[in-house]
Formats: sequence, structure tokens, C-alpha cells
Amino acid sequence: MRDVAARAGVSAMTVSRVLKGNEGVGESTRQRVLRAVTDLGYRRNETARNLRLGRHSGLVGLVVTNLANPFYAQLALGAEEVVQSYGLRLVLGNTAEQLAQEKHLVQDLVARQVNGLIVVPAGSDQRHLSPGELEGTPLVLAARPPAGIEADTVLVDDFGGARAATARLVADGHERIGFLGNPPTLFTGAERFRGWWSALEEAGLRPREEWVRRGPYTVVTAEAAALELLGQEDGPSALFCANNRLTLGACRAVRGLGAAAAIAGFDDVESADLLGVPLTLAAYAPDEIGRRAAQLLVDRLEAGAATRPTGPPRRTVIPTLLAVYGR
Amino acid sequence: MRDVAARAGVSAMTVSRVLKGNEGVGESTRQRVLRAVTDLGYRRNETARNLRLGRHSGLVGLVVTNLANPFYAQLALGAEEVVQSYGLRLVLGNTAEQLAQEKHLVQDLVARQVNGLIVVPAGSDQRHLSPGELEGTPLVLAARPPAGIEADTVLVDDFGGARAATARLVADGHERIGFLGNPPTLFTGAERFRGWWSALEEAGLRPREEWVRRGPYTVVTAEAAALELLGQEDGPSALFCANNRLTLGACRAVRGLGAAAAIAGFDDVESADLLGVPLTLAAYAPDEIGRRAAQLLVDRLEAGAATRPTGPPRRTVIPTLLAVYGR
DNA sequence: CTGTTAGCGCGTTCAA
DNA sequence: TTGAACGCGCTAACAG
Repeated sequence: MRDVAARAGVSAMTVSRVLKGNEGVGESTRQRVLRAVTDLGYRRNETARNLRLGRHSGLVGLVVTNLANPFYAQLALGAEEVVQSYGLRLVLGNTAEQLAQEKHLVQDLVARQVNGLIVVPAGSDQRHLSPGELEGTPLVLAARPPAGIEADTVLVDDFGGARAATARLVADGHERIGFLGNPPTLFTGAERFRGWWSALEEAGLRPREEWVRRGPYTVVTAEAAALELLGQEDGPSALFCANNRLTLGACRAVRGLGAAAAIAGFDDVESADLLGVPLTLAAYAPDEIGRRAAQLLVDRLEAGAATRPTGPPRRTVIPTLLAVYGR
Repeated sequence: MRDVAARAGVSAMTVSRVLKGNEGVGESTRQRVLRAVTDLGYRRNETARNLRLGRHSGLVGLVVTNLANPFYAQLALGAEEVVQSYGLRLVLGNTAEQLAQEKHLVQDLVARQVNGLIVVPAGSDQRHLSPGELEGTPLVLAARPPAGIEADTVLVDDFGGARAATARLVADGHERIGFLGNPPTLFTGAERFRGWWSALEEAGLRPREEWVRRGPYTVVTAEAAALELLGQEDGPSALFCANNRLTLGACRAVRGLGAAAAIAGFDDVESADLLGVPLTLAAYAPDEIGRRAAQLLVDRLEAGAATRPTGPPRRTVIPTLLAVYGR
């Protein structure tokens, strides 16, 4: 900046003013400065700027559990879209569902003066995300609700979607419906289980624990579990699967057995209609979660800029839509 | 830091030393400082630190064309993995294949003092990524090669993969093989087209332009193009598809027609074996591109820290592996 | 309309 | 082993 000032024959202050688009600068000096800037290819140092302005970094931290899952990639895209329209950038962190990694990451991002954080929390306790620990950095939770703290949150209608998909199986005449899901310690796991259960009860059917399988499944292990359930004598004639990994595993099992079993599931699956299995999915747009989360955060940032108390935590729930394939 | 110093009864300088893990600090003062730090919940201001150290932000910019594509999400994950092991973080930018957006994004990231950039370039000319424009910020290109500039690059073996997949169709007895691909202005489009062509020539077959379709396809438009090709009288009996979107579209077409056509393609496709179409895919790990690109960048950063001239541009090519499904 | 002074939070350099 | 002075690049507040 000094160099630019020298070349334009003014002080650094004037350069600063020109670059900021400040009013009180003479048109001729203005032009001279601009010339010097382009001649020297000068650009402001954002680091110094942020320091001086006492403001944050203009960055928003996004912490997800597994970026390899297209779900979170879509979420990131949605968040990026909103955030960038406010001149902010996204800093990415992947926790691989490791709580320790999440803590570490969040602390690092706070030290980097991020304006705010969007977190898909890994554990079932988020006290390490309390305002104190975060030095008051605004926080929005995505996909999983807060536990032990209060925070703005964006959720999917896990319960409603699971219930609707299961109810669809019932409407199609299925009376023996199994459940393939996440561990109940995961919020989504518990909610989707509850949805399955409710749909059965409401139809006058008895949920049978022996047709329930829950674990940290991959497509491969889900297939094995589905094979075992569907292979039983008098076993289930249909399965509700609590996420897209499980749905794919179950489809493999159905195809492998050559069975006529139907599958309902949570999350949409690409090319579901080609899989050759009757499929009813509770679908929704993951990028919408990202967009809403980012919007919640930005609102909070702008509110915080005006007045101190920024209101109570808000919670948004994204609805699901039934998608029916392969019939 | 002053507050911590006051509480510990030392100077700010000592606090700085302790936090840096510097040697010459008495054990007792060290403990006092550490106590004060935890008592006050103090954390260093990374912004000020970066400014003072004259170093960059500790951030690496990752600019991709479409994060919604799982391909780039995997790439991002691979890059994040490497980068974080060096204490760096990834700042994300999505260009949606818009050159203007890419220019803007890159300039912004340079102003934010990123240590380096990994870019999947959108256009067919990258002069806006020259060292001058980037203020010397180290750059690695991913998935697409440099044009008009020199830069470290990580590529996939587009030519070899396309040739191998097509050759496999030939080995299976197909003599009439069509091509469904990207526009030739895209590097990958041109290379994969060349691979298809070579495989046919080497087998003594004549590539037929009337069986070539190229455009910016989605799954839906690709399906239409494939339907048209496969529906011809004496049309192709097999199709080579230059990416995963096209492969899926072609599979839909084959299934829709109830045809016996075989498909070969570039990029792996999840659950390809369930699609009910004979499929030969040139597969590779997208996250490996990210990892290599990040490694190339980090090497460059560390070399740059030591001496000025950091050697000529390097180029890595990731091999593909044939995956055969549905037979 | 423009320049001077001062300081954001830290770390390097020297002296004590 | 510890501290004081100084400056990284920028801008708010006050001159002039």
C-alpha cells in the first residue's frame, strides 16, 4: 500500500480510502491511485484488514461427519451458495464421526476467527459447542439436534418421513415389515425407528423386535443383515431402511434372493427405478439443509451486528416427499 | 494475551513463548501461564499471528466446478485429508463451470492470503491463473491440464481408460460401437474420444462419426441421445460413455428399449451390478486425485519455504482400472 | 479533500 | 530466563 501511495504521490491513507470506495476523495487523485494500483497489481491484504477492523475472518466453518457421502456434499453446496452471496467463504472440516476430531476442528476454526459455524455434530452430547467454548461464535447445527446446549438447528422430518414410507408399505398390503437402521444413540436413528413403529401401530400391526436390526452399517453389512431377515421362515415380506446405504444393501439382498420383497427407505437413491426392486423412499433435498442452515447463520450474524441479544434458538424442519419407484 | 500475562504476573512475551512451546522458559512460570490460559479460556488470535509471521493464512483454496457431483466431493475429501495433516484448512469454492465465477473466486482467495490453490479449471484457457495474476500463490490443477500457463497438475488417464474400456467391448465381440461424450473443448472430452477412436482403429474397426454424440449432457438428455443411437436400423450394438452421467443415461435407454446392448464407460458408478446392463467401466478413485494434488501443493509450499526456485511443473497421471459388471 | 497519529494482537530482536 | 521496543498491513479518529 505504501508503494502504491508513493507511486501515486499520496499517503497510504488516501489509497485506503480509494480502495474502500470512500466519498471524500478528489477525482484526479482517485484516478492516480487507481492507476498505481493496476500498474503495481496491488491487492489489499485481507489478513491485516481483518485484524485492524477487529472483525472476523469473513469465513464460515462447515464441519461435517463424512464428506464422501453425497448427502453432505450437497449440504455443503447449498451452504456455499448462500454464504457466498453474503461475501463469505466456507472453510471445510471433516470429522469422520470422531468426536475428538470435531472438538479439535471447532477450536481451530474459532481461533481462525470464523464468523460462524455450521456443524453436523458427531456425538450425542454437544456441550463442547456451548457459546462459552466457542467464544460466542454463532453456531447452527445441521441434520442432528442439539443436546446439552441451545442452538439454531435445521432438521429433516425423520419421524414423519419414516412413518409415511412405512405406511405406504402397509397400504400396499404388507403386514410383516422389518426395520434396518442406525444405532438408537444417533438422533436420526431413534426418530426413524419411532416413525416405523408408529406406522405399524397406527395400522393395528405389532412391531416385532426380532425383525429389527440396528448398527453402524455399510452397504455390505446391511446386505448381510437384510439377507438374514428376509431369509427367515415366516420372516418379513418388506423392510424399512433408515438411510440410503441400508436401502442399497437391502436391494442387493432382494436381488440376490430373487425375492419379491418390497423396500421402503429414508433418503433418495439415484437411479432407484433401475434397481429392479419395488422402492418407496422418503426423499428430500440435502442442499436445502445447507441453504437453510447458512441462512439461519447469516441472519444471526446480521442481527448480532445490530443489537446484542439476538433472540431464542430457532429450529427448522425440512419435510420429506414420498418417491415411488419400480412398480 | 495481555490479560493472561497480567494474571500470570509475566509479560505478554512470556505468554507467547509458552504458547509456542519455546525452550527458554522456567518451569514454574510456564505452569502459571498455562493456568492463566485455561482459567481465562484464552486462545491465540490466528489472524494477528498470520499477519505478524508474514506468512499466509494457513488456508488452501479448493475451487471445483460442481460440488454436487460426488466425484468432486471425493476429491475434496482426499485433499482435506492431506492438507489437514499439515495443519492447513481447506476453503471451498464452487464455480458451477462459470469462468467468471472462477476468476472472481480465485482473486478473492488470493486476497485472503491462501497458502496455495487447487483448482479444477472451468474454461479452456487458464491465463488468469498465471503466477502474476496469483501473486505467486502456488497452484495445482486437478482433473484438467493447464492451457496457456505452466502448473503442477494431477490428471486421470483419460485416454488409456477410454481405450481399455472400448477395447473390452471389442474383445466381447462388438464391432459397432458408438460414442456418447463431452464436447471436445473439454480436455477430458477430447482425450476420451481419442481413446475410443484408438481402440477401434487398433482392432481394425472404422470409427463412425454418425454414431458419435457429444454435448453437455445430463442423465436425461444422455438417455435421449442413447435411445436415438441404439434405436437406429443397423445402429451400434454397444456404446462407450465418457462419464458417469452419460453411463447412467445410456443404461436407462438400454433398459427402456429392452435391448441387449452393452455399455462401457468412464468413471465408476455405484451399484453398477444392480442396473441389469452389461457394464465395463474405467474406474479410479477420485479422492486420490485430491490427495495427490494436495501433496503436490504441500511439497511446493515446503520447497518454497527453503529456497526460491522450486523446480519445473510436475504432472501426475492416475491410472484407471477396468471394472466389469452385470455379466 | 488529504495527511498524521495510533494501535488491532502477535512475535522478532535485542538488551537486561 | 525474562522484558521492552518495534513493526507486520491496514484503517478510525482526528488534525489541517
